[in-house]
Amino acid sequence: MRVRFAPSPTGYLHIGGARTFIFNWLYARRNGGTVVLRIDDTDIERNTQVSEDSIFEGLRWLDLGWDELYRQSERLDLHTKSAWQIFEAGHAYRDFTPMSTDEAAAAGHNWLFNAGMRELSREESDRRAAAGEPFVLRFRVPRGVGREIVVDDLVYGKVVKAADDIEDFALLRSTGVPTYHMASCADDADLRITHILRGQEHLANTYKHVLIFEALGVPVPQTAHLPLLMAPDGAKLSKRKHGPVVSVTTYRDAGFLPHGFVNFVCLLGWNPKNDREKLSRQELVDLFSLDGINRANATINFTDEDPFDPKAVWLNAEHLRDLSAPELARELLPFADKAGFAGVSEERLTPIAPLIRERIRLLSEVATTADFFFAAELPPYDVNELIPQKGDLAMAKVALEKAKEVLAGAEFTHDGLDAALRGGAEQVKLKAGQMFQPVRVAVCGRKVAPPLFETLAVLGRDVSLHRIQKAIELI
RNA sequence: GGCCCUAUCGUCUAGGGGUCUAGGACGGAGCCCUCUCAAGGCUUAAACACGGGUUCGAAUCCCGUUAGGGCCGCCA
Repeated sequence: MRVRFAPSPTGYLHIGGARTFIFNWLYARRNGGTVVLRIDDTDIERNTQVSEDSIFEGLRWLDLGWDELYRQSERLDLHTKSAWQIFEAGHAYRDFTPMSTDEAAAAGHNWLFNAGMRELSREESDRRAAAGEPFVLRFRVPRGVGREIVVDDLVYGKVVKAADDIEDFALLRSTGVPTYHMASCADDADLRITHILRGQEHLANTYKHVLIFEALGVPVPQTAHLPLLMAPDGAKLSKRKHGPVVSVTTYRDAGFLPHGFVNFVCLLGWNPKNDREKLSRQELVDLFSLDGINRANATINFTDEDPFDPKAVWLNAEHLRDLSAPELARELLPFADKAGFAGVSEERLTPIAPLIRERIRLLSEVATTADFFFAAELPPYDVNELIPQKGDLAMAKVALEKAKEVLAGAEFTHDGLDAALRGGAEQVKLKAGQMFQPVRVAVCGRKVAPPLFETLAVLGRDVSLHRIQKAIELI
């Protein structure tokens, strides 16, 4: 089995493309097949190196890999040769109709009104071509013979289209450059692609491809068309309409784990039939089957305020929690760096990772959850934050003075800190919580923070005492 | 406009004639746990687009309507 993913470098890799690639990869891995990555760069007008780079960037981030790589622009000879082979076999003809500048005319089925071109004798066709008259090579779709083209799609089942409803599509442009249909089919045949998994927008093109494969005398690959990804506004997800929210690099930069993203995207239009949603890569491979692919389009649930589907974020958080402290620290490092934390390193992040692991959903949230671990001095906070439940500033002061005292001699471990602070609270007749809260705010600079004892242990005695002293001075 | 595809909670979905007073997940609401916040546990609101058939029986099969989507380029 050989599958292929064939992006055209006309923009960054977007979610839909990523999903197509992931499904291809999964299908191949599940069935011991080969993944071919083919850059469909035949549209010289629109291709850019920047686009190609960003597609590779997105693909590499997914961290799935591929087995073979091809670039269509390097295979033009094959495509051209195949087109002329079809011509020689009588399945294509030269159309000398000048290119229309009128778009409406172009959309109005020019070919129907140029039956004459279809019927041009080979002699006249050759003569006009030899005279240098520009032409486009068109496929001669069988007409008036009741031909029906049947596609047995692995997802949509048997679909049929009358050949009479298919226009005479182009194989070669007037520049001699092969079109997408020609290049794609010639390559699929040459690369011995056995299964084509692609977006449903190509379902209607498949009939043309069947015609090309037949004219080429090669076996028709099996197809599996995937339901499309839609935006909440009801339109097909697109770079142009929906902007960077559809780019996989947006997910990467926001702090998604590659696998968190992969897992989410897999659930769009496919289900493992076992009520489980959080799946490891291996589980995905083991469970993947075309039977689980849905036929209806799937809508990604994002808004202007929140560009990410809540389920994607949740799944990412789930996978985040499976990471060990060192693993999470490694993932966190670039985001901590970007947040401008002073003196960050994997080593310093490692003890912090378990403290924020259950409190972040995206890696980027390290910026707002772990900042106080790296601040030389806490940013200013409202002194009233120090006030404990059912207490006042005076109580806060009592608590902090006591904390300072017991912490000076405490063992900086979870149990040591626990005993010291609870004991201290008892001595000054405070509830444990009334002791904890002022200390928490004193060392973290805010009320919402990771568990106190672990936090103090990471911060260490010197920093903890220093911050508590600062808080006392504030009162 | 022509051809084609699709239609279950807000979103992703299970379901393939009786087990459906329609299941799960996210998100929402509530409760529990608890040193704050999370995480976790429990509970809860929320859907078969509509109309006709077929059948003893339809979310499930058929037809139509409606809605959405795709294709109809010398784009891919």
